[in-house]
Amino acid sequence: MSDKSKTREQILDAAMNRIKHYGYGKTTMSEIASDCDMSAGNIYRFFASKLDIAEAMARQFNAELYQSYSEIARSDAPPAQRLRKVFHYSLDQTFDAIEREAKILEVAEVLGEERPLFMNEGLAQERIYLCTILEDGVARGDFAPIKDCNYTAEMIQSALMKYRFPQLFSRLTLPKLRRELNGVLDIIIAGLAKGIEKTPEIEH
Amino acid sequence: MSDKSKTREQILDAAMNRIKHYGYGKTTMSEIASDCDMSAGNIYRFFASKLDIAEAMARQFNAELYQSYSEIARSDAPPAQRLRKVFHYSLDQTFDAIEREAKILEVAEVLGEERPLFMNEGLAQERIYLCTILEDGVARGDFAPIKDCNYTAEMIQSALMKYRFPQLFSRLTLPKLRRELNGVLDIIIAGLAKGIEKTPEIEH
DNA sequence: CCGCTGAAGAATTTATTGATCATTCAATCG
DNA sequence: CGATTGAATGATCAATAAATTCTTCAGCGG
Repeated sequence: MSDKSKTREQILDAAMNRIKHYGYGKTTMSEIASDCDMSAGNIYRFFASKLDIAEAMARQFNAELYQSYSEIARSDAPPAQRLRKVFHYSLDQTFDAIEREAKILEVAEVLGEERPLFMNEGLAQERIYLCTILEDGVARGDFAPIKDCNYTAEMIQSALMKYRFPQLFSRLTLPKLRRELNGVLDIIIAGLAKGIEKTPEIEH
Repeated sequence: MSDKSKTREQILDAAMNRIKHYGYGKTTMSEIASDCDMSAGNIYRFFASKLDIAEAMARQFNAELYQSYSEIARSDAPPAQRLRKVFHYSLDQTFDAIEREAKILEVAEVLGEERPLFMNEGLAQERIYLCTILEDGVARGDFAPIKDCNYTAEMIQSALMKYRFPQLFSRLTLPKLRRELNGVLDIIIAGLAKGIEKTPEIEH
């Protein structure tokens, strides 16, 4: 069984090298296969489809992000600062990755289109770390009490969506994105400190 | 000269009817022209290009929005509520317009791609109304003092970007969008009440 | 048997060609 | 002489055919 996962890794590795360089669309299953000295058909014993290879790529990228999120969330810095660090780290890592290998953006686009549930999964995972920070902030008295941490985390994610795949939503430079992200975080953190009053939706 | 602007309006009107129904790409200059009983070439005496027709369409749509923004901004409702109304109104109007005439989304896409400066112009205009509300909020004591209203308005716009052309950024239903918008606004308004402390960017 | 191949089929992509389109401008009209 | 046309032009688009590509699976080989 370790043999099987070794091969899987090899395929994923070969695929990543090609996709990062040539893009998802321009990388074929037989190219990946021949890089691994096997037939294209054989790949399907390890991945159900080409899309699943892209998903595995993203999963690996996310795993590294989550590792850092976890460390940031556990640190003893002030909660507000941890919140900042999580989102700045995400922005920097994603921006740099796409800057270095522009074709990664294509993977994000394809997955956003074809695997929306996978994207949601990532957001849900991120929220776990955000909740840790939020709850800790409440415990320390930095933030006012929060009724539903997961809901609040969701709203924070919504407000910061623009900075998730920055090159997908704007053409701003990294410094400008960082400036904006910081400004929006200023508002959010002030709001958390004050305490959020849920307002019923206005009619019109 | 009134003759000239009458013709311009006629062209714009014909173009809007066709574009709303068939989309920007599927509407040709000669179709618009023949709707107005003139040659395609003649349109160019009134519009510099096809893109300028799309821009004029959007300008008209925006003008109606701004009219409402202005009324909302001037009203004597609590500033927080006025802020909510502006963004909910924008969301509802834009969502409905695209729901009714799906092809309007294409116009937004084309303009976003080809006329980014026009989009910025619209944001700048919107900020004027936001600043009115913010300043009034500060004067009334509902919001803490704000150093740079335009900057704060810019950050609020950034946080609410997702709700500007909702169908462009997600596939959420209107109720879900409204729920999210309201939640993000809750945070922003709490932040404004508390007072925003500008934090220097974190290093990494 | 298990793991793998390579041929086969369905779907997609590319290449190529012809048609259409946006735009310009010299010629015409009123 | 200003307003308008319609032909000319280069760019973009549509259509089709050819080639690739993803995916499956019957069968081979260890």
